[in-house]
Amino acid sequence: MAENLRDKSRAETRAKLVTAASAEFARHGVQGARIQAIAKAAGVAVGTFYVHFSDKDALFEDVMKAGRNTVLAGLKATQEMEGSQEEKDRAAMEGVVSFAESYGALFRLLLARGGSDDPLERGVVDEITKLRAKELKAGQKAGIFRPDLNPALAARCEVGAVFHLLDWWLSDPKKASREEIISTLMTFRRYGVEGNDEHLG
Amino acid sequence: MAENLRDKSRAETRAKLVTAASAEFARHGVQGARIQAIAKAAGVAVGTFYVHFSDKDALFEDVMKAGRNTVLAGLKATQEMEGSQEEKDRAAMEGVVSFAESYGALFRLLLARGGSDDPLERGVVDEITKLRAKELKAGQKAGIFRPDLNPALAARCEVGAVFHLLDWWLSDPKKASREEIISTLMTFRRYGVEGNDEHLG
Amino acid sequence: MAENLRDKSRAETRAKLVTAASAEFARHGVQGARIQAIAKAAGVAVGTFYVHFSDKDALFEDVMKAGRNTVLAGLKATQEMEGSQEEKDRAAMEGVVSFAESYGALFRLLLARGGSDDPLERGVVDEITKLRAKELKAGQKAGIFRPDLNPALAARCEVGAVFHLLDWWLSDPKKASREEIISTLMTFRRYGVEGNDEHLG
Amino acid sequence: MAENLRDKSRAETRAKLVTAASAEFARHGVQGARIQAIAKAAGVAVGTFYVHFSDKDALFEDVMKAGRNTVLAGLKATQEMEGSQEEKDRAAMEGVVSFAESYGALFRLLLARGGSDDPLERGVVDEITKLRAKELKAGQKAGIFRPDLNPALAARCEVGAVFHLLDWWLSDPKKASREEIISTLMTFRRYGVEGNDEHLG
DNA sequence: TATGAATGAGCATTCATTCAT
DNA sequence: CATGAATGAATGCTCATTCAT
Repeated sequence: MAENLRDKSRAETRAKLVTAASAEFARHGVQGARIQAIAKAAGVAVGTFYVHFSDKDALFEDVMKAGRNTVLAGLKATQEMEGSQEEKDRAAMEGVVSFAESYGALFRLLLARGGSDDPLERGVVDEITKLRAKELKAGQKAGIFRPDLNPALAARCEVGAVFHLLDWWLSDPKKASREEIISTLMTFRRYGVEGNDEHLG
Repeated sequence: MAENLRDKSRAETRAKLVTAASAEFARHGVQGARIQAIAKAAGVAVGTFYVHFSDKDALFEDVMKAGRNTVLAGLKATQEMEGSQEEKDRAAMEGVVSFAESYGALFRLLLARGGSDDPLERGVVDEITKLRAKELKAGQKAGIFRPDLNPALAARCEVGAVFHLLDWWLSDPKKASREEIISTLMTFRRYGVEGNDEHLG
Repeated sequence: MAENLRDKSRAETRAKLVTAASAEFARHGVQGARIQAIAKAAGVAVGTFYVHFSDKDALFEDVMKAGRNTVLAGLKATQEMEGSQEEKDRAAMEGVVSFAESYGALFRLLLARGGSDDPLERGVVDEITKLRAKELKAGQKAGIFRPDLNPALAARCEVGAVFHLLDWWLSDPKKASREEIISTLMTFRRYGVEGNDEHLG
Repeated sequence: MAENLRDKSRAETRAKLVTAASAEFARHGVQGARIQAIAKAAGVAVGTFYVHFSDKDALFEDVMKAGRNTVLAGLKATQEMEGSQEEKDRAAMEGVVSFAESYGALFRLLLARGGSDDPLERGVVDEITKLRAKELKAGQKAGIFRPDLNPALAARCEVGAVFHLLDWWLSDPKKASREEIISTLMTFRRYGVEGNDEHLG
C-alpha cells in the first residue's frame, strides 16, 4: 500500500516534469531549454529532475516518445473509422486539429518543425507520412486518387501543408476559425488550388 | 585609393563571416551557434567578429536579411515572366528548387523551419506567403483558381507543402530525382490528391 | 529477547556499512567516496546510512578506529612474544605482512598513505612509530641498536620502508613472493644497504 | 615583438596556474581541488583556467610532468658528481632534502603519497626507484653493497624511508634540524638499525 | 528502524563579450 | 582594423542530507 502511494507520487512527479519539459522544449528547442526552468515549471527542485532522468537528452527522448504514442494512437483510431471517404477525411482533420489545439507546444515540437536532422525529431513525421503514403497508394488502386502522383512524395506534401497551416494558426488562433482551418485543409488536400471535384475518370 | 582597398578588405571579412555564420546557424540553430566556431570557419579571430557585428543577434539579422533578398529577388524575377500559367508555375518551382539546391543550409534556415515565433525567422516565409496569397486572389478573380479557398490559408498550405517536401529531399537528395520533385509539387499544388484537371466551370 | 534480536540486526547493518565503506574509502579517498555507493555495496538504502552515522566524517572516523584497533592489537601481541630478537623481528614482520594481505584496502587507508595532514589519517602511523621508537631506544640502551640514530627519526624511516614496500607489493602481489618481501624488510631494517652483521662493539 | 610580449604573458599566466594548482592538489588531492580556488590563488578568473587547460585532469597531468622533470633533473645532476661514495650519498640526500624544502606541496604530491593506483601519481616514484635499483645492483657488483638484497625491493625500502621521513618533517619542520634529517637518512640507509660500518667482507 | 524520493548548495565547464597590444 | 587572452555570469549536473511513509 505504502509502496503504491510512493510509486504513484513518483509517477506524478515524472509526469509533471514531462509536461513542463514539452512546453519548454517547444518554446526554446532542446539547446535553449533550461533545466532550472523545467524544474520550476514542474514545481520541483533541480535535483529532482535528475532523480527521474539521467540528463536533458534522456528527458527529450521521453517527451518525444510519449508524444509519438499519443499522436499515433489518435491517428490509428481515425483510420479504423467507418463511413464515406468524405466523413473519414473530416474525422482525420478534426483529429489533427484537436490534437494541435490540446497539445499546442507538443504539436509544434513533434510535427511542425519538420526540418531537423535529428532522427528523434523526424521520427514521428516520418511515421505519419508513411501511414499516409500507404493510404494514397490504396486510394490510387481504388481509383479515387490521382494516379500520376508518387505516393511517398505526395504524402510529404500533404503533411507539410497540414502542419504548416496549423503551426501558423497556433501562433495566434484568432487568425482563423477552427472550421475555416478544417475546410481549407480538406479542400486543398483534395483538389489543390485548381482541381475541380468531378470524379476522376 | 587606400580607402577603396580597405573598404574592399573590410567587406570581404564581413562577407566571410556572414557565409560562415549561415552554415553554423543552419546546422545548430541560433542558440547552438558558437561565435568561436563562426570566427574559425571564417578564418578570423573572435575579436574580429565584434569589429563587424555588435553581437550574435545582429549577425543573425544580417544573415536573414541577405537570405531574404536573395530569395525574394528570385521570386520576383519568376513572377514577371511571360508565358502560360503552366509555364509560369514550372518556372516558379524550378526557381525554388534551384534555390534550395544551391543554398541548402540557408534554405532550411529561412524557409523550412516554419515553426518559430521569432518574427525574424518567420519573416521571409510570411512575405512569400503574402505574395502567393495575392496571386491566388487574382487567380480566383480570373476564374482559374477554386473560389472556395481562403487565399491566405491556402497560400500557407502551398508554402508548407513545397518547403516540407524540399526540406525532406535536401536531407538526402538521392531520395528522388529533381524532376520528380518538381512535377509532384506542380501536380499536388494544382489538383491535390483527388482533383481532376478539367477547367473549373 | 526481541531486544537482542533487534540489537543484533542493528549491529549487523552497521558492520556491513563499515566494511563497505573501508573499501570505498580506500579506493576513492574520503572526498571521492560516495554515500550512495557505500549504501549500495552494503545492500541498504541511503536513508539507512543516516540511521547509523551522523555523516560521512563520522563513518570515516569509525572505519579508522576499527582499523586502528585491529592493527595495534596485532602489534601488541607480537611485542609480547618470547624468543630471540631475530625471532621477534620475524614475527613482527609476518604480522604486518599478514595484516596487509588480509586487509588490503584498509591497510593502504590506514598506513600506506602517510602524507596527509588529517590527524585522523596520521593517527595510526604515529602510534606505530611511537611504539617502534620506544623499542629502538630500549635496544640502544641494551647495546643491540646503533647508538648514533635518533630513535624518533629512525622509527619513521623503518615505518616508511615497510609500508612503502608493502603498498607497492599489494598493487600487484605477483611482483615478489611473500618470503622475499619479509626477508628484504628484515635485512634492510637491520643492516641497511651496506652495514654488515658483525655484532656492534 | 608584440607577439613575444603576448606569448610571455600567456606563459606567465600558465605558470601561475601550475604553481597555484600544485599547492591545491597537494593540500586536497585531485578530487578535492577546486578550480575556483586554483584560479583565485593564481589571481585570475575561472575562465582563464580553461584558456590554458582543457580540464582539471589535464592540469594535474601538467603539474606532475613539470614536477617529474624538476625532480629527475636534480637526481641526474647528483648522480653524475665526482667524489667518494660518502660524498655522493650526502650530495644526493642534500638534493632531496632541498627539493622537499623548496617545493613542499609538490614534493608531497609527487613522492610522499606513494600509495596511489593512478599511474600518473606512481610514475615519478617508480622512475626514482628504478634509478636507485640500478645503483644498488652496480654497488653489489662492486662489492660495496650487501649482496643478499634484491635491488628492486631494497630500492623501494630506501625510497619509502626517505620520503616518509621527509613528509613527516615537512608537516612541521621544527620537529628536527635539517642536519639531523640528513644524517639519519644517510645512516639508516647504509647501516639500518643494527648494521656496523666495518667494510663488507 | 528502514526506505528512497526530494532537496538545493556546490562545482566543473562553457561561451559571449571586452580590451590591451 | 585585427588579434586572442582574459573575463565571469550562466548552466548542467552531483551528491550529502532530510523526512514523510
